[in-house]
Amino acid sequence: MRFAAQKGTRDILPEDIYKWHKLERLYSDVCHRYGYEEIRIPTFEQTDLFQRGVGDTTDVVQKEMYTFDDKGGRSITLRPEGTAGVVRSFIENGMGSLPSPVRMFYNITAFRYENVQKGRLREFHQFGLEAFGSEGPEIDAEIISTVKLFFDEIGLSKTKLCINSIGCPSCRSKYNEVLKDYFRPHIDKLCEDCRSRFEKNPLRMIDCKVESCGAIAKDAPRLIDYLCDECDEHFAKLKANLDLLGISYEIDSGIVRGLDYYTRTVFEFKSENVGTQGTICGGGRYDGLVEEIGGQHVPGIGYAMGVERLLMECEAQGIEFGNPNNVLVYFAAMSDSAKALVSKLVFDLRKAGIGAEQDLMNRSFRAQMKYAGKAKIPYLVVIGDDEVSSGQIKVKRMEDGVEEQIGIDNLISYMKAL
RNA sequence: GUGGGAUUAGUUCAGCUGGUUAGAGCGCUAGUUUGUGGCACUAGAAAUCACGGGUUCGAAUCCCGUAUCCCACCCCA
Repeated sequence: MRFAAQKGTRDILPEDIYKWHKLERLYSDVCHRYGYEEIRIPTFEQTDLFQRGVGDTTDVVQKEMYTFDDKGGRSITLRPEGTAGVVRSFIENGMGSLPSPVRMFYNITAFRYENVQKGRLREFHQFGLEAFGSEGPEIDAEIISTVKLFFDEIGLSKTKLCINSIGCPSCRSKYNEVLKDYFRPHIDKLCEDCRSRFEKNPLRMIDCKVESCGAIAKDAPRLIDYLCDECDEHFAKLKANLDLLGISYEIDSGIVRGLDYYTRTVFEFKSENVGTQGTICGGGRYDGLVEEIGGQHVPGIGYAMGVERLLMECEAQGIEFGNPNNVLVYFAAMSDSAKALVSKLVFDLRKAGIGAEQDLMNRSFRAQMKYAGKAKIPYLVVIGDDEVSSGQIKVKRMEDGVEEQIGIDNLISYMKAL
């Protein structure tokens, strides 16, 4: 094998594509019902956008970006996520003057230079959406409900919604001091990463996976207990709205999110079937992001879900996608004159919107039959010299062998009615 | 960046402690006397045994390196 797909990339093969089509259709349908319209953004942006948007201190920016200089010497990065690009587009296209909230969904590939494992690729797909201009918390609950509805319509159950609030910059800076006070006596027992987090991003010490750090972090004060009055009320209303919609959730004060732009509401939909990558969908509110990227102060909220992970979850739960058979009828030809008629009939049917196939391999009659059977084409028509001269053909339903005789002139209307 | 396991036809795998032309199932192609399929039977195509070195009279088999895949740490979708 000379060439192989690059590490962390994969082909989506014809035999699987119907699953993707179904999910894509369903997701855009759900979004449309909520008043979201699709946006398509470029695959790459200038590197600064992600440094500013996603955050300089995040792993995604520090070690996982596909960054290169183009021939004009510009630093370019393949998008590692969708939000930054959508926000850039929102600002660049003056969408702030549109009636609020401005709502957009997307279906993108994203790129992260990571070590590959179950549920984690270097090129992967995300469905997601962003809403600008509303402070919430009603819209927070609403976008969570889009995920819930989408999952329900796929037939997915057993996914767990976890929510948390990480507050606004003011309650967070207060909390950071509280956290530092808590960790300070233990600082020499912390791992190297945590010691640098202590200054740069204390919040991240909480979900450190190093055992010794985790033991210390376990009893750390929780941000959720230090929210300012406004943030506290916002979170309470979010919960009330979720209750109202009948969406069950768990409060998980450990959800911190690894992207810097989040404020207040953060949430994840988790599963146990995606390896240790349990998060199928993650998102939250980012009230400071538009400003950070150079726009006016516009609150925003959004999420992204990993389509590969979603598909894994579907498979684990035994969801049936129902592979549609696009070809309805196969024509087997027994002679050269029959072949000519078959070619014409097949084209006529295709023009009429009906899937039809004929032999393209110069197969014997018997082999043509075999092919039709293996291809599981639901109907069969045999054309020989008799049919050519009489203009009468038999349409056979392969499932039970029942045949019906019709005139060639009625073929299209007959097939359409099946 | 760090560990563990793996890599043999399109695919799933077998190949014992190194020994003559590397096997099987499924799939594919054709045929089983050209008017009815999936089954069955027969035949065929298809593998520089991941790549590069080394040990040996001899390597798919042992050793080293590289790549890739799977799993995990980290982090995330």
